[in-house]
Amino acid sequence: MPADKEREARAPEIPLPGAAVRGSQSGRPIMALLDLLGRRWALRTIWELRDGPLLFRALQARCAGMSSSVLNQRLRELRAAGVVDAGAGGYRLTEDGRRLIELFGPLDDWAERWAVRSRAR
Amino acid sequence: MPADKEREARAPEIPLPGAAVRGSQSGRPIMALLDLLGRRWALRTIWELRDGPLLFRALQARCAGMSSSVLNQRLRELRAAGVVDAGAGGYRLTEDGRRLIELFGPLDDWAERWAVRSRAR
DNA sequence: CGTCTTGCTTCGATTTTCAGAGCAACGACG
DNA sequence: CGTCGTTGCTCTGAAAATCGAAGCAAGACG
Repeated sequence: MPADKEREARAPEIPLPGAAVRGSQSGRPIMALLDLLGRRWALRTIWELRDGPLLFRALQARCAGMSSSVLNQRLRELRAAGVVDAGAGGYRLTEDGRRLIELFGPLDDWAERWAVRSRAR
Repeated sequence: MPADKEREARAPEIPLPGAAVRGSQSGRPIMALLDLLGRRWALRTIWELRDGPLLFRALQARCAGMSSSVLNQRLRELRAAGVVDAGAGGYRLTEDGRRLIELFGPLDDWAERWAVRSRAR
């Protein structure tokens, strides 16, 4: 009956706490979070917003090579998750988002030491 | 010259500190780390190893739905990065890996509160 | 009006991931 | 020895995510 096949299969599901996500039916929040953050550019996007709001194209420029379609998709997910929001100055971390990125702060230190250790190997 | 086109393009590059990675030529360690962790199942894999070593198939079972090929690929990357190693008891976090996952500990708390806040929206 | 810049969409091409079958190596058992 | 069962892992075709680049509507500016 469908004259044309539904071509709407576009939107990948947005992982939210309480919902089933990739690899976990449990609905445990951490699983949704790991799914959300484990998508390409997701971590990077948040990371780039840590110092303040950025306009769409500025944010894209920071992540050289990220296509606008994916950036838009990630932003949509992060907004749905309440980690990022859009306002006058562009995109920025929400209160929650800022709390989240703070947890990642030490990551930078770890990475620096990682570099040293890697060189030693 | 190439009689046949090199069909060996299979192995995606493994992000390591000091090397250029997706979206960053800088070689800054944090960029390599974000690339490494921003691949599907990477975070999840580390997460599942936090409580002790797991055999390949056990690890796969924990991440219901992850294909063995991808698991193998992620493990290869994480081993190259020195975050995971393989031994008698299976795969386990290295000293570095344990330090890394510790940074993610608070993530669980954040996710729990995230769930509460989401419900409130 | 013309020209910028903005956020964002669309589309074909490429890369990554999936799902599952399958294989060699090993240990246990009889 | 032969036959299981399990292991880590590879292979393959198909589906999904991502890329890359062009393009569009809306707003600001002159």
